[in-house]
Amino acid sequence: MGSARREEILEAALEVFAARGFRGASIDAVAERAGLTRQGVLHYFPSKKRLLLAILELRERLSREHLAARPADGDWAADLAEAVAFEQRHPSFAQVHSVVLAEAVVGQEPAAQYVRERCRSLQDALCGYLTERHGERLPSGLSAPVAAAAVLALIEGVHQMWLVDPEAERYPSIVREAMSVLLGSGDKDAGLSPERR
Amino acid sequence: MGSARREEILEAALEVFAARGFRGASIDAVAERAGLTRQGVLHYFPSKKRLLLAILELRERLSREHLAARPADGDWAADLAEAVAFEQRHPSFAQVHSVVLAEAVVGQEPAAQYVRERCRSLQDALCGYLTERHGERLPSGLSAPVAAAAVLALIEGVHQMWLVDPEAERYPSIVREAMSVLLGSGDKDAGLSPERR
DNA sequence: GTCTATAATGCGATAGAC
DNA sequence: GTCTATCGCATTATAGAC
Repeated sequence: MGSARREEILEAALEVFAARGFRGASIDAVAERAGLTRQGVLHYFPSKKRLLLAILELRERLSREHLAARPADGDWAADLAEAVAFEQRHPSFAQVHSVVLAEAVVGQEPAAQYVRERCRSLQDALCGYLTERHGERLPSGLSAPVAAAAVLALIEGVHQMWLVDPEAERYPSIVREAMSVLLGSGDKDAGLSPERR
Repeated sequence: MGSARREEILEAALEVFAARGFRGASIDAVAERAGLTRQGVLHYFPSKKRLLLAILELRERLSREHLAARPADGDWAADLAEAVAFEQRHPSFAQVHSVVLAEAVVGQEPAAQYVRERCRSLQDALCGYLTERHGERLPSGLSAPVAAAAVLALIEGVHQMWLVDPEAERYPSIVREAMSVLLGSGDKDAGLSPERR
């Protein structure tokens, strides 16, 4: 199950899928990078789809672990900004996310359901958090559902913008500042952090 | 050049590329939809890449024409919201945009340069407009470059969110409201419209 | 202009030896 | 567990007839 070989293959696959997308990536390319043959890869992951799903799980696990390791100072806006910065320090994650999301748009890809559910649950979690904290309407004047959608859209958009045209230092602060405005003044004392990307 | 056949092929290709992405789409599928064979398509467009570029040009042309047809009431925020709504009424455009953008992320696709330049020029145009109108700092407290990037990211993110999880009526108003907050209070009297998507 | 025919490649997956 | 060999399929693109 957790053999070292498996991990090596997963890491190689992360790079390849990030660099070429799901359709563009070939098992051969993954195998070559991992130092074995296509059939060796297929021994661990019975199909290309299963390989992709394993990558998505890995990405989510590592991302969660990273955020869990931060001090829980409750600065929720800063946490989200850090999540964005984290992905920028690990471009493969960001690229896999972006490419998979786009292929989910197309609808018939293996990860379509995964992406859809994730989008829903993130909005729900954030909306619930905002409602609990501020009631129906935030200091900025936006309603909680609108603000939740706007914040997540902002993050997603910044994400892609960065991938297309990287200026590393710029984007995390854009997220932080814009989010602060979207939620409203004096949000820096926000409470517990909700589930996140 | 502007033969009717060519237009038919372009329209068919728009649908197919939108539905399956660049890599996922085959010339055969385009040909079938247009009512001829693969070779017939290749007669008009010498390669798959050229076909994609032609689609991007078509999309941009139609989008511009639509916006130009609106009354220039100067409500710039409403214009941008309308641009989003327009794409939602023409899902193929939105999907082609999304898919091509993702494949541009991968970097080696034919449209990579196109997307990169577009991202830059849109930010510059919007930033310039905001600066001219409000100076370095907007009523919301954001600087012009940050606000420009945030607004465009928001639009891009909403775009994709909608593609993944459509609730048609919701998103245009999210764009309008969030943008209004990002720019600052009383932005409804904005001046001329800059170039847009 | 549009077709048939074909070349040439690349891919995912399976079967079976070691 | 990893390999060789192979099947079967889909794809882009070209050559040339009509």
